[in-house]
Amino acid sequence: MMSMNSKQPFSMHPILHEPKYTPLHSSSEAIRRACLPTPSLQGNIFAGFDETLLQRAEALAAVDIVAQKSHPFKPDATYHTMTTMTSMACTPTSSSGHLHHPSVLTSHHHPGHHQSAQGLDGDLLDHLTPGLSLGGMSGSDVCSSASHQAHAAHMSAINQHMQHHHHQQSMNMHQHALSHSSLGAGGLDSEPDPRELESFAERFKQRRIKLGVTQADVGSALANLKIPGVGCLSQSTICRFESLTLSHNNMVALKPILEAWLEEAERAQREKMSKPEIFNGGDKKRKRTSIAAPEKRSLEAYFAVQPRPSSEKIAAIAEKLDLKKNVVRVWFCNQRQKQKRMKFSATH
DNA sequence: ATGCATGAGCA
DNA sequence: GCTCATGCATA
Repeated sequence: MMSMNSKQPFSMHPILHEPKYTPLHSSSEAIRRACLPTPSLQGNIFAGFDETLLQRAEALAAVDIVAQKSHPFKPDATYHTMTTMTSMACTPTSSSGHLHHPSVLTSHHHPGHHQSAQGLDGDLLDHLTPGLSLGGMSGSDVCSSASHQAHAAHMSAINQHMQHHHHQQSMNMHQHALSHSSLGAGGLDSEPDPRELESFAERFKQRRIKLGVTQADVGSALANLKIPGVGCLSQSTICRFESLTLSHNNMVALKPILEAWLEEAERAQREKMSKPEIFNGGDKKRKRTSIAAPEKRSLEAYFAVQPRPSSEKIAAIAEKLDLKKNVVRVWFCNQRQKQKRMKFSATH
């Protein structure tokens, strides 16, 4: 078939769940999978009783299954939708390389503190059933990254710009009062007020819809703004912005950009002009690993005990769950990231 | 709307 | 190898 996943009118889902974020206390979907606290277990026992813990974690996970609803999971399906990549056309509107922009990259990172030295030899690796999980490649993942490198440049610019701002936000990043008063709320990011971000996100969404523009449209249209260091963004990001499921820093960084777009879009509409953000992506497909529910529960159980497993432990877990190590590693990374998402961690 | 993935920069 | 921003693919 013709691949037409390039850009589709993502309207709003009519009857799906609408994650209504409450002004100062969101607890809809972010919390639902924000991993269980289990404070007393964290970080010590794991050092010695690896296997025991792993098993216990799994046991916990297993018990958890009963209490849950049945999930139509698929058995470790890693579908590789490799298709003929006729054209590349990576990121929309990126006719050239106008996205790159060194900008202000004052690197200022955080200390990557590691956990206790977990000595996981190979006990729990005795015998497991090697599934498939890979079709012909091994070692690294099978994803094609043809297009990623293209946009990697511009995103890193923004990325680093934000990273140097706050370093090491350990779950409770900011603590500033809401008593703002003087802020350059115009083109400069200077006031990381979560309250303001929240209202803006909502306003943005509303006005965007009013303009009859989809999230995807916004994303691709951003490049037309010709803002230095700013290319286009994906529907995902726009969506996450609107739903506040981005890190605080990310929200702060994106706000002025989207604000600029909004003004421009509304201005354009006034003069009955339509932005020709036409583009077309080719058909480069990336496979998306699908971790089955049982495995996912195990992972969550592990995560509750040790959010930052060592490489060896990751390998062990991967073996046990019959997943690729990289998949497991990424899963943990993503899990940690989720914990830090605005809706959940930001102390509104 | 969200799950899994990439990649830059840093430690 | 981690964090972080961000994207493709998919439910």
